[in-house]
Amino acid sequence: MKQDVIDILTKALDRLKNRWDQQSLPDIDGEFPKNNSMGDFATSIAMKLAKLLKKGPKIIAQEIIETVHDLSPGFFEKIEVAGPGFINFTFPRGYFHASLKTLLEEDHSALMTDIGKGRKIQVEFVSANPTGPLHIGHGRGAAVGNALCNILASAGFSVQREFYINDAGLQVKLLGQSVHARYQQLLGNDAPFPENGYKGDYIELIAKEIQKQGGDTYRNKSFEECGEFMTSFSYKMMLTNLAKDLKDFGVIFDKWQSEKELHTKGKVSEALNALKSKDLTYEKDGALWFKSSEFEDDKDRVVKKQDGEFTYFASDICYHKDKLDRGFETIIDIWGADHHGYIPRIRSVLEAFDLPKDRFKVILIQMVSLLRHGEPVQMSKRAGEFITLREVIDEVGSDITKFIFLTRKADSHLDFDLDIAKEQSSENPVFYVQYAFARISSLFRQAGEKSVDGVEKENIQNADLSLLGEQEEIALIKKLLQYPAVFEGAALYFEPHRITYYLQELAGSFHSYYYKHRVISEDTALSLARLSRINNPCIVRGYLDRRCVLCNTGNIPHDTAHGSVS
RNA sequence: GCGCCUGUAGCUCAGUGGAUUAGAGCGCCGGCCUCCGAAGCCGGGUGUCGGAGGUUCAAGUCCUCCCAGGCGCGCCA
Repeated sequence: MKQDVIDILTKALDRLKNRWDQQSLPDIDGEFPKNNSMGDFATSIAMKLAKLLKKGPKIIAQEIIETVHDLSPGFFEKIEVAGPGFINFTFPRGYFHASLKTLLEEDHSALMTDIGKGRKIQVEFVSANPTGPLHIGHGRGAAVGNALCNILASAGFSVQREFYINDAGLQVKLLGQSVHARYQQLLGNDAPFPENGYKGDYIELIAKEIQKQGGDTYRNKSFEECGEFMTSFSYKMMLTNLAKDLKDFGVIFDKWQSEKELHTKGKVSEALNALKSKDLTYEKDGALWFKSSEFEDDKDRVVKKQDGEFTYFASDICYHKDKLDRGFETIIDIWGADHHGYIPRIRSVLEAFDLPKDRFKVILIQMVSLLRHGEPVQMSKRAGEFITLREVIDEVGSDITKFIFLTRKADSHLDFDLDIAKEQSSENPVFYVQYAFARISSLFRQAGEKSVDGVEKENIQNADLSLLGEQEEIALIKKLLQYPAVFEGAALYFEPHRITYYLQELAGSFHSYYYKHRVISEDTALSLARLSRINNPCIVRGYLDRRCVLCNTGNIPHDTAHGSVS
């Protein structure tokens, strides 16, 4: 619908461009007015042009309207100039019927523009340290990242979903030390537990797994002697569980990139050398610095410490350079909002390696407040007292959890009430949408049972759509036709929540219609038409997209086939 | 001290990249089941869009300052 208007307007403006003696014109904007008196689609292009052409917007609007009439006579029922210079377009009924037919035959993709055009885009998300179970914040990141990837893939991008494994730093070493201590304690040795070590029950489970697989092989061995094994075994087992939790959540990654591997393959020093050859590093105080302040950062950053060790930032320089080397044209990082201070640094790295500014985007995931009975659930950091993603999935289900995560913009706070999520009450937006689907399924079931003549698929497809003329029917069709534009917006601005909002609106249009008009009646032709309308891919698609936005297929990590904690 | 995010109806939040009369859910009040699922529908809103300036023909949206809340600011990871 939006695209049809824009196509016609583009042609009209092309013609007018010469008359106006202009090289280029501003982009055509537009919206679906809420008020029916403002037509089905409105643009403010005439007002944008007013300044450029130094003419009144209403006069320009009139010129545009005349040209549109010339080029596509009869396409619109009505085109009006309104307010300060809006152009309001109204379609004839037949347009909706014809578009609906296209939708029925070809699915909504036929009406969408291919904005990705196969370009490679990488989305890195979750990337939780493999030192503990996923918490609810990770879950939100997973839901947003996953949904975004599905949207981008549908929009024509070649998408890669990636999980970055922080397996090289002190955190995993600390995990190894914690497990080592527990292991020794299981064998009755008096092993001191590391300060700030990980204290969750899962540490003991890992230790027991080591004991089960290796007996007391490491009895009396100090961490210096067997630390590498302890650490590696531990984080790999953690990773296996992360992957399993994510998979059960419906989130599967294409690639699991190990930080450690970047080091062992020498890619980190390689990346720093690349910066050096661009004269973007220098030595000071015995350390090596990256001139990040020449880009977005407010000061330079150390990449190699006095003691000769690389900083974590050095890994990230390497990692992001690697993303570019792998041919991604656009890079999206999804981080917890508490990492926002890190953005200028990474932005600097990518600019240093010549990625245009608008090709890098960080999506920040705000905190999730977990509620029960409207009261905050205490999230103590002490082991065993925080609620894991696994627990939430088990309690309320993964689809509902994901939907709720997607009902807000990523960077705004989210209250997640466990009771509302699972009580299936009207407070729960998930069920509003699902209820529409339940009613639709029921309609088809009953149409079959009551043997509505010709309820078979082919007859539904051939139904006479022109019988659909009720106000609510047209409203529902209009809503369906808005889908491509909504989807495009979600893809263009990386905002999956637009889809869940749309689905709620779509369900609303359906409920409203359903209440007022019977779908299955004595009038077979009308019944068929009505059934076919709601058989529309977009409506069923509404439900499917709830899933599509939520699920995907991909690869499980190859190097994590170890024991399982749960 | 510096930086980022947030501030819209009683509550939780949208707001299509500046535009026609600022929207939805929940809660509250009142209606709607002899027929397709009442998990629903219909009606009921006097909101300093945190405040003050500014840019613009036009600002919830852009700029500056201020206020409040959250989070960051290491040769930690």
